[in-house]
Amino acid sequence: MSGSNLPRTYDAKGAEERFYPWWEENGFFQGDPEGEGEPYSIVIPPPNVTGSLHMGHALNNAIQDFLIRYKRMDGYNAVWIPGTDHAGIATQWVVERQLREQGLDRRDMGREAFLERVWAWKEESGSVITHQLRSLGVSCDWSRERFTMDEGLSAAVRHVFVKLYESGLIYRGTRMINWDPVGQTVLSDLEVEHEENYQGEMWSFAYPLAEGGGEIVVATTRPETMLGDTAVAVHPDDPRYVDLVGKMVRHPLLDREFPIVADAELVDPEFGTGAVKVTPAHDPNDFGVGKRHDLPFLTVLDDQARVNELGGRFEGLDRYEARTAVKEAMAELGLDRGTEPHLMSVGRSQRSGAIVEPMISTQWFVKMGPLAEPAIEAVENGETKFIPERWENTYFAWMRDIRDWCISRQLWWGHQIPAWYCDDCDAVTVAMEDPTACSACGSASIRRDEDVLDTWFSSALWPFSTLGWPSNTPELSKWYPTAVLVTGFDIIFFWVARMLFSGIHHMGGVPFADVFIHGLVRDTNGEKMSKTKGNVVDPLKTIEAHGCDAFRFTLAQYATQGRDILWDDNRVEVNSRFINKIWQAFRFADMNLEDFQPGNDVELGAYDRWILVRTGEAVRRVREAMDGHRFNEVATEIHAFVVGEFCDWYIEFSKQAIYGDGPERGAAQQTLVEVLAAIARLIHPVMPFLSEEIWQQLPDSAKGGVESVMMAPYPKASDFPEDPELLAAVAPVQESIGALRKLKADMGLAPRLGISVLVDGEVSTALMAHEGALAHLAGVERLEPLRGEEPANCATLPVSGGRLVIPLDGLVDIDAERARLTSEIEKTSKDVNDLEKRLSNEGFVARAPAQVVDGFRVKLAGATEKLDKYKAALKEIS
RNA sequence: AGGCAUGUAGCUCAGUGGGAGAGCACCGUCCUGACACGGCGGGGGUCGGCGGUUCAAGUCCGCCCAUGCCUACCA
Repeated sequence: MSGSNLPRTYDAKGAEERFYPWWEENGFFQGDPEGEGEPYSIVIPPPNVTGSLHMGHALNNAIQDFLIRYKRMDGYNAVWIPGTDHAGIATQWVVERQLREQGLDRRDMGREAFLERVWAWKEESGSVITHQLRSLGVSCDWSRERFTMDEGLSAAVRHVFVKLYESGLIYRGTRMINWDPVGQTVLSDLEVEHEENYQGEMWSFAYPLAEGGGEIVVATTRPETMLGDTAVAVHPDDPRYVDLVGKMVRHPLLDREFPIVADAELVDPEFGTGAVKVTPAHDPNDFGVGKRHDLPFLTVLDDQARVNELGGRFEGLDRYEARTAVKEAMAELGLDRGTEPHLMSVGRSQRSGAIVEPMISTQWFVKMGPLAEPAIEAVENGETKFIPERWENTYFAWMRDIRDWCISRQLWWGHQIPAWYCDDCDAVTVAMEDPTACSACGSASIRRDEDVLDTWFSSALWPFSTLGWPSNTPELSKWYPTAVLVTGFDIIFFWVARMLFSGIHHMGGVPFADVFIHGLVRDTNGEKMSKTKGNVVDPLKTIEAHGCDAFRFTLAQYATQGRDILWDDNRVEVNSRFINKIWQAFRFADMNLEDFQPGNDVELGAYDRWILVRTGEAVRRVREAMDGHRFNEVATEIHAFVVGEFCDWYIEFSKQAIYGDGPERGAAQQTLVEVLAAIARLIHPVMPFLSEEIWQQLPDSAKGGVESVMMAPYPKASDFPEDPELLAAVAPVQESIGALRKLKADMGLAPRLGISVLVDGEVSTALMAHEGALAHLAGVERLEPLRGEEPANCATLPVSGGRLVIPLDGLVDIDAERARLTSEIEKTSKDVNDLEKRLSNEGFVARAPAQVVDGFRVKLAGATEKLDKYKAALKEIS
């Protein structure tokens, strides 16, 4: 009589394969800058073009998809711009490694051939990650996909460089920089990772005084740098060294002499001997000393950190070989004053892992002061808000103490710096179009700067370069500024801060209203996932095994604001069962709809109206959570509503009507369809595929002619009725069913055992009206009002506004009921005592809000009534 | 050294001054016409510690302990 053609278990993979291409081909992801609605735009944090999808991407992009799908359904003019990053160092590194495996070196190939090779690799692997992203179900507008090195974005980069150069915000300067001797490029401060508790050594040695007859002992963690020493510094007030200041020491390994200087800034007289060796060209502090005392800056290491010609007989040694050799040589001279183990911190290249060498070098810099200031103000005055807010402190701390940004890199893959040097007059020409002559002297003998820009230089422009800037496009005027940037805390400095000052400077306003910062995905033990540790969870494998929606729902559950995630893949499997449960609920409706006649003006039953009221409440809670970006709460509310209200109660209630053939059947059908249509839309941002599958199978009447759920309006609480009285009327039914089920469990009775129930008290009338539900859900075979004396051997269940009396003859020993009542009395007494104690507190009654006090009085009344009923029942059977 | 965060059930975590919650795990029970990938019922907590504010503190304040992260030029 009823049936369904739907599969018995939900086919997640089938839905994914059918709907994603359908959505994309029909242009459902595409934004229209000329279209209706308030703008809501997001730009994707562009993944490395040759990278592959990991859990961090999955979390990041799932969150963006939750938001964009929600807003799109809610009537906004929504667009999500995808794209990829050329990832300068990372990509060049990968290709160089490929070359090395073939015995090739990029220097032998030359720049042009090498770049061809990188482009080929980009073409080969560049679509991998964007296709992996599609497996996540993300609704990016792929027709607007961009790449940081495509024509338009390269033009934006060049435009910015020229503009900043002309206004003096980009300059070329000679500074102490971080040098990666393995990658052989300069790095910004951010690309240096500090490793604490590195086990090093503190080596002390003596510099002999040039005049003879004395020495001064200094200590260092880097013996090889003594080859570049050009001073010894002491504190000006240190009595031990007052007489030595101004005297010369002799370099025992090189034919040089240099002075002892007094420097209060560098030297702490309490530390060590109070005398410090000074290497102005290989230490950031000593660099300052060199400037202050006008010392020579002797660079003694080459770009591979090998000792150069200034190192005398140590020339050609690598810095660590030189370290040993210098110590040995000094020991032979009797100048070694001992070595002690020393814990220190070292800076390593983020990419190569090499210990970074401080070097003096001429590089390009962005002058940060004037750019940082308005970017700080914008966050201070709330134009851009961080969520959670505490990240603003991190942002402020860095921005207020910011140093100029070194933007040149000695790489080939990237945006080549548009600067030309003149052989004849040394002038620099920076121009939008490639120049043929020096802008100063007109000489045709000009050479282009070989270096490229830091990858983050182009990323900084992403929120407007992807919208067509510097052209004045419709996209730019509609979608800039973007609504929200979703990213991890690890790139607040690298990227978020730089987008902020870039947007403000070039566009005249912040690039995004909100910055949503999520945590890191770690393994079950809280360890960072890494290939070397072998604890990486592959999101694609998880999706393959359990389905995209289960995976996304799990991400939503985990996405508590600001906390790292300890990923347990098992949860995805658990959630796939929840997905299937929603499917089963839909199947229940579907297999009972063959005679459904939509549009009939059926009168809804109490349970129908009840679930509609409940649905409205759930919609309100889900919306609130979504608006607050509390995705874990979104997941919780969806689960609580679908399982706890719709499945556990409404579907069970509705069976009485559905299995009959009266008009209530039509009303239940109508309600099932309506609620399922709401559920499909409600869950869509998190579970796009299941929701579409349900939507496609629902009767047309429920869909308002909308062909895809992703284009349907997100449910509003106001679509549903409010009815507190109805909720109050159904509550005792649920309470009674619960109490009867528990009684059976406590007494060891079979759950489906038919029982008789006598109802007593003011609630009787209400319960008598729900006889069917009590029969169906609690096995009540006979329900009637208690008249006169209650029979002997009964169990008593207090419920709000009355009690249920269940004759136990032939069911269970009366002792069991006596024990049960005694236990309940004990519990309830404690409850009553606690409440009485609270209410007898005069301060509480006098000072707490009346509403709160009344609330507790009602609870006390209820508990007391319950206690009295238990006591009376016990007395009755004793 | 400074800063930020975290500490709640066996595990992972919600919790917005008003009687401590969820999922998983655990125990008991039921294959009832959506779902055993399930239903029903249950046990389990000194909310890291000490003090303070308040009628009332997991929640606000202070100190301490533990853990994690970020920033920093300590020879």
